[in-house]
Amino acid sequence: MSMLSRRDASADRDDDRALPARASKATAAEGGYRRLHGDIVQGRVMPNERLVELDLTESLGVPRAAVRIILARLENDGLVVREPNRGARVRMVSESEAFEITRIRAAIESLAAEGAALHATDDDIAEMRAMLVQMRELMESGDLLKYSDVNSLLHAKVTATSGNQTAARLIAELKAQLVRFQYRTVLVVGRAKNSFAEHTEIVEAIAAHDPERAAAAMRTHLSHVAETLRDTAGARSQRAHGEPAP
Amino acid sequence: MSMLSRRDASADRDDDRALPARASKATAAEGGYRRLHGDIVQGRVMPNERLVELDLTESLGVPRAAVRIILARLENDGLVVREPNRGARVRMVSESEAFEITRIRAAIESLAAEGAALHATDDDIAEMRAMLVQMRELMESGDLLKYSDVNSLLHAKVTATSGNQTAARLIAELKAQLVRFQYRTVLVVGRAKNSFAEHTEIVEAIAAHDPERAAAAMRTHLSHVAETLRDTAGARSQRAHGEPAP
DNA sequence: TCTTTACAGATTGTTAACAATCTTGTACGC
DNA sequence: GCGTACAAGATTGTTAACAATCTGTAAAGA
Repeated sequence: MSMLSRRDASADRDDDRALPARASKATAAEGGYRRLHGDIVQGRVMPNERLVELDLTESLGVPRAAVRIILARLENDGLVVREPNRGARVRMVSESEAFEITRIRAAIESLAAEGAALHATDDDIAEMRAMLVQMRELMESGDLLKYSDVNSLLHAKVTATSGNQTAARLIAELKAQLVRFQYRTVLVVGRAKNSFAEHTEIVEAIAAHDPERAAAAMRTHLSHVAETLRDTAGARSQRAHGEPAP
Repeated sequence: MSMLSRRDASADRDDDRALPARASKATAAEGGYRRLHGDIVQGRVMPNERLVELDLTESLGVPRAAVRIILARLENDGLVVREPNRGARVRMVSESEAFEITRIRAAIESLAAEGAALHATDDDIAEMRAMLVQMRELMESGDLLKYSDVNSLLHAKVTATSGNQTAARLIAELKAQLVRFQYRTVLVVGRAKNSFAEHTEIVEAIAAHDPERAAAAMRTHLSHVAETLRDTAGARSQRAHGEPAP
């Protein structure tokens, strides 16, 4: 029955922060949408895995009509592919597509950084700096997975501070498609230190209320991420084509 | 019964080019989605107008279950707002939001221009230049509405040429939200001439296969559009607050 | 007169059964 | 042995009826 979350398996921390869903139905369907969204985004269901309506009816605990709505929305989010009369499956995003998406994210997020520099309050800035402190500690203790989590939170904070809701929505939508690659870039040797320096620069530019500088810093940061992504993709496919890993 | 299109009123030119829908169901729901999408985007249903499921069942000629799916997708597209147990209405996008959206569009579309400069074939370039010729003629003959249409087509062509499908999807999604403002910027006196010059520069940069220059040209162009949008918005709301039009 | 409550109509949310389509496995003919 | 035709099962698409919720109106009470 696959690894879909059940009604009763609600011990999962619900990791809501990246949901593109706007204020919406308290109705059965909404909860199911969030759950399945989370299941896909967090990799509990695999790319290309089939999503059979009757199974979802059980695992999500919602009627089939609601399941169909949920699948339609997820298709719209780019997380699911549907073919007429042939059902839905989790969409597989390729490495090259991940690269493209990251570049778009860079463009939007640098706009958000610009907005954040204009609108950040002292509290916002303090919060961001606190995150930087956390990140430094996690980096030094070598816990790169948690580092990456706080990293995500910092980006989310910047986006939220910008006050640009459309940007926030789009960034969340794009990020959701990238989970399969989420940890790959930070885990590259030596990348963490650069990453930390880049984030520091972003926060300092925002703290200085310098929009141009903040945008540039964000652009630089994410273009490095994109490059790392592309390079590791290349390495991977080469290895897959016969060249043994060193 | 409002101005929704009927089954039998199919004489409408269907203006498909901007649809964010991916390859999808030939099923009843898909057709209905496209039609309602078009009705909203082309202003045949007004912002804040209620969308009653039973009415749509009739006007779109699809069963109610399909209507509900359609509304969910449109909510996801940001074209419709739904409240639990209270139904759906066409979303009203504010002037300030339109400004925000245009800036995001600028960011993504300049990325697309960059891609277009890299990937454009001679045929692509010829097609773009042909559009420029058309635009010049329409401008000189003063038909600014048709000018604006070709304008849209040129942008779409650039996006398509970039080969970045995610960018194309997002741009279409954003543009769909802006129809209420579509013609406002070109109609501003003197704006058309600048607009034409800017488009020429974009196309020439692409023809020269110079990605940086193309991106910069697109950025410049759309930031002018955004500014015009913001300025006319200000003028309007001032007028609305009591100052009579000259 | 103003506020509150109760009801009726309208509308959305849910459910279950039915129809259409696709997939898979098997038997048959070549 | 190989490919095609057919039938059974699985799955999606459609339909219609029922239940829950909301809106607006009008009567009852202060």
